[in-house]
Amino acid sequence: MSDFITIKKRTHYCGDVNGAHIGEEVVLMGWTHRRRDHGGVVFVDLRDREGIVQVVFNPEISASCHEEAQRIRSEYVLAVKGLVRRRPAGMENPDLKTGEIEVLAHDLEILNEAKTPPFVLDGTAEISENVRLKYRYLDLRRPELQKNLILRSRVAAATRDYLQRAGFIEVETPFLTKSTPEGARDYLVPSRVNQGQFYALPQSPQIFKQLLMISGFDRYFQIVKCFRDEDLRADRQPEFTQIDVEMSFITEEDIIRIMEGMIAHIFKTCLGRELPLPFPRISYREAMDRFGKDNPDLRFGLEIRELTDILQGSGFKLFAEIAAGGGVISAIRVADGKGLSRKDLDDFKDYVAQYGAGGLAWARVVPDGWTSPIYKFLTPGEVGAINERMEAREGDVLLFVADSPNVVRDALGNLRSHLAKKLGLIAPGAMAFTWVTDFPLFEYSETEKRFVSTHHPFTSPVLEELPLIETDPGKVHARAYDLVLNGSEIGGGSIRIHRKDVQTQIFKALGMGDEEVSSKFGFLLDALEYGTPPHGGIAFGLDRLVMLMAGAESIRDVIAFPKTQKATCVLTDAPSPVSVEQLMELSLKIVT
RNA sequence: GGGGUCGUAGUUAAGUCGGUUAUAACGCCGGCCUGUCACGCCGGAGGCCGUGGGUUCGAGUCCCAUCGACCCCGCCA
Repeated sequence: MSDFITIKKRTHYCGDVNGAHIGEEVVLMGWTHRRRDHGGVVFVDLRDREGIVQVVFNPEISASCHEEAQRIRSEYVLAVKGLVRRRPAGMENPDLKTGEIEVLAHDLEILNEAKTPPFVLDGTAEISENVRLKYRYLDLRRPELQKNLILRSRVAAATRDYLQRAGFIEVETPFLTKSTPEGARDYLVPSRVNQGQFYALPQSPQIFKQLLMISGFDRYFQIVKCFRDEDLRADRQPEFTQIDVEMSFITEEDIIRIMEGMIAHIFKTCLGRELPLPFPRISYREAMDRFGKDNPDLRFGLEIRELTDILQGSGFKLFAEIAAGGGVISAIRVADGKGLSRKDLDDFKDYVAQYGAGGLAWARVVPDGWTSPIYKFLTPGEVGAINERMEAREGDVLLFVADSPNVVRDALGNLRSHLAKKLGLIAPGAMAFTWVTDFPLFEYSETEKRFVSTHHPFTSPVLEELPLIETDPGKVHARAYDLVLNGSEIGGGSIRIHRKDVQTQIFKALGMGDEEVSSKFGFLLDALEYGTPPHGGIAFGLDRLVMLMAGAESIRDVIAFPKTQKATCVLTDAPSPVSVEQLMELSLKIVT
């Protein structure tokens, strides 16, 4: 139509027009969400990031606009000038934020046409991930994803706001940095200037933030990308974002208090939700015993109880043998488990099998004992003792796993969550936070045949336990803490080692030789000698936090351009081969 | 590295025991329609059944391989 767009500016977002604008002339720009052509009158739902408003093209208002409006198709980009008016009585649409009004168009410019999109953007159909990712720019037009990314932006803003007020200084650290042993596989970047040598993308800015403490910044934070070349999961991407925090002259209590405040501030600002503080705390040991995991989901019960002492001398040979071989027998109780079918119980057996459990025994508690394949092997005393420990009542179902301690924890820990979902035990919208504390400093790695850090090698041990490092490293505790939300680890941190002698001792305990230590971490050990303050910190997974806040099923739904499970980008087709010239410049050769 | 689910029209799905022309809904195209809002009505187009091989008189369907998406184990200080 006219080129009014070049003279007129947009006056409002589509979703922002409301009853207060009745009688005003507005200029709107946006995408055609849907068109309803009644022959005489044409309705267009115009959409932008703030929402949808109905635009009416009536030939009695503008015959030329009405004619032009016939051309409009889905996702055409429009500029519309028109009069905001109250909808005729009975024509209001309560499903729309703008449903009280409509815009009577008297000028229209089609700013751009659009091919028919490969999927409808109204969110009514479940589109396959493949198609969504290939047309990510269209998927991102969907209000649901826009909402997630807007929430993400607000979370980041609330974080900065809180931390700036609390005296934290945002400092950027390098992405092109040094590959270090321990931890995840590094993403490597070849150096052209230094042929045959490589940078690594940071798995976290860990060492840099400690150096900033040595530099005296006292309180540092950064919202920063981290990179780990490991396999993906529904809540794991190879590049992800951390809220990274470090403080000097503090203790665990200071960090926990300030960070609880930050999380509460984020929830208040972004979701309007008050979180009760302080968050509960649970020791690593207790979390493992009661929930089988160091990231326990506290939204439901189904706690694990160990029965080894009752069953070690049992007439049920399998149990007795497992107990004699250092294994354990544990169970969880499903209250009122009548709804669980025989098939369900079989499915649970398959479910725990993936965690290495050889079997799953079950028992239904009935008035005169149990209905159970193992009932005949047990004495009434054993059954009674188990019922008592499990607090079992008639109608309950008990689920037993007997195996090595690790397998039993894994199997029952995961079965808990599986059951809770299946039985609908999780209250919608529940947010169960807990700190997990008193981690072991080391864990023994069967694959590497040595002790590895539970958190990372810079975590301070509990100093009184330091002597145990030589004799019984598995017994030493770390000054570390994780924050868990709904069974997801959303943050973790520790008080760091600020003494060179302690740091050296830890590297040694991890099996690193002097030469390796000095080539990989020499700069850190040097720095520790120049007046390092006691310090500690924490890092939160921003993606996971937003995912949980948004109620998203996948981390991909809170990342604008995520990778597929094979770590590729379907949209850009990355990664991809490079030219021989590029390789030569880097003195690289593809050998496979 | 391993286990599983899936792949049929643009999209989402159905497709029986291997058998004639592969269905439906939405979307798309054309027509009609002045109050719809997942508008309605009439008509129409649209398919390398992921790909390659095999079995068979005959394969969307059975077998093998392969590619891709997703979920999980391992891995992720």
